[in-house]
Amino acid sequence: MGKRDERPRTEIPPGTLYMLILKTLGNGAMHGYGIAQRIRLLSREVLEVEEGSLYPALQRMLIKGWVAAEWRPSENNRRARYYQLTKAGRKQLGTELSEFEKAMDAIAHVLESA
Amino acid sequence: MGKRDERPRTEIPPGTLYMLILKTLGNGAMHGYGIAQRIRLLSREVLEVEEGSLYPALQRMLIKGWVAAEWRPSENNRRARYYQLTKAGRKQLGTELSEFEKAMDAIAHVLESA
DNA sequence: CTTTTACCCATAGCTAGACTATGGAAAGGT
DNA sequence: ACCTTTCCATAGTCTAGCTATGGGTAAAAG
Repeated sequence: MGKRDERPRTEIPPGTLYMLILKTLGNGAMHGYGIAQRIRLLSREVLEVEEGSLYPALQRMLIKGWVAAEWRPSENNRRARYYQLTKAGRKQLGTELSEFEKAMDAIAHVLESA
Repeated sequence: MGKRDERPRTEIPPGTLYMLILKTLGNGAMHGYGIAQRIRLLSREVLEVEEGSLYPALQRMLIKGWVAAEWRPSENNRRARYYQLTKAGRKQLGTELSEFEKAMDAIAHVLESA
């Protein structure tokens, strides 16, 4: 019964998960688990994408038509569902990136106002 | 019956509103309306804090003890409720700022992975 | 060989928080 | 007389992240 994972985590900033997933899939098709790992790796263990956030997000993205899915075995011989960007997904990525940048710029201006 | 405000707006990124309010109040007590105006001004009209977001947020911040409120007339002779940071609020601001920076750093690493 | 660990998927239910819509009141201009 | 601006606040909706839970398969450890 133990406290495991006592390390202080940083959660995914709300509203950025789609962007992170889309960006990650920009390099080629991946399965869900791999997406989470890659985000964790690239963020140097700072961003932890919980499975309970990831899979529902992927479902929504399927419905929105941003990604397409296909079952096929992973490198390790396990069943895995590979997701890849659709054309709409690629466009959405662009939109999210520019809105994110714009918003961060604006926030920076507020925060810099000593 | 008119469309007004047809200008494309950028909404407040979820999770950043407390930080923006706390930061704004760091310069001294202000009333709600003034907070919204200041954020709008500093962000060069990019961030629009809706009243339906602002006042509920201020209520929550009162409950959390991050701000204290006091009624007194505004510069324009109107009744206004002035909010100011408490000690806890100042501490919270520090926490939010460092977590924000950490998260943005991490996101940047993911986005830079061409 | 049995147990554990890592891999891999997914849903249900909770909750925070930002939005729209709506309501009010009081000051000042035209 | 009206309208705009200033100022406050709540109700109700909805997105989307979380925890908790459940399952299945391959490989490594004991």
